[in-house]
Amino acid sequence: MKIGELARVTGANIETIRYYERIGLLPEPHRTAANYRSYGEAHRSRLAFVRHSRDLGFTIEEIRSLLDLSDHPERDCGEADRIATGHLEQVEAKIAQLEALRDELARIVGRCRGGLAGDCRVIEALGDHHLCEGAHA
Amino acid sequence: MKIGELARVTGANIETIRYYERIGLLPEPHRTAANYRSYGEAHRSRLAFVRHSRDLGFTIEEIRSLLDLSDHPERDCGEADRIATGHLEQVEAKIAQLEALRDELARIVGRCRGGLAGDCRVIEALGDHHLCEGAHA
DNA sequence: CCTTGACCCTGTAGTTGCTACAGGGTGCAT
DNA sequence: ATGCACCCTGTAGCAACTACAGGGTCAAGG
Repeated sequence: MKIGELARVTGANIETIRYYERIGLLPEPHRTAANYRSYGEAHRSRLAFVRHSRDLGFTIEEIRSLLDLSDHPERDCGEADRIATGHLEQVEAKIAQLEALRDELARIVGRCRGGLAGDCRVIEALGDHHLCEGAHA
Repeated sequence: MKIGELARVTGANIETIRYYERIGLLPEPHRTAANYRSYGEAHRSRLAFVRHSRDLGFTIEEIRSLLDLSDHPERDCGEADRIATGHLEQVEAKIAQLEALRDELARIVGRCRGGLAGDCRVIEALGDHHLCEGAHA
């Protein structure tokens, strides 16, 4: 498989694949005589692992650790669970933060009754801090 | 007010204040004889507006438009409302995406029963795409 | 008078996770 | 031989900061 095909089957961008290789997330593949990268099934599945993890919001460093575990099946699984659980907590925190933010935004948007910017409640609310207490993360 | 005090009263970072000035979000303040920045109430309230908007997740460009409106009270308020409403929609979309992600993560985390990485359901789930269909944004 | 420490200045480089070129080579079909 | 699609390397850009390095200023204490 050349890089273009790998990109097609995994849904990743060609530039992204080369980027992952550069930062050491994917191993350097063999090269053809013309110096083209040549991938096999192992590369495909590793890249799928990475893409899936990224879709789930894991950072590159977290993925590095997860890949490391996946490369050493004899190690303890606890680390993987810790990473995933920690990430889940972060996602939950982010959701809570965004919900607070949404509520405050909704309150601000609801105030606008059109008219001139000078009388605009939206702009007023953004300037006046006391209208929005308690809504910060 | 020198920059340090402005930072204290607004909760912004000193470097961030200089950054906002550099990108034209805050006007250049007067300088003392020693070339120190010297701020007044107008600066304080403009920076508060920016910080509050950032806390609400508006981008710098959105804030630029909002500030522009705030500087021209004779304009129509509709633009401010459009920006805020659009942003609210984005926040809601992001929440929905994170909720889907949280559900999938929770499903993966719940599978780990400890043991060796080789048997780890977490790692397995990250690699096997078909275990997680329908959970992508 | 001198030094110490807190504050300020400019300018540049780093962060995260890519993405987008520029400038060139390869391989196959017409 | 000449398109054209594809590949290569290397560098620069994005958002929104943050973190220095290397220097200047100012008031207080010894």
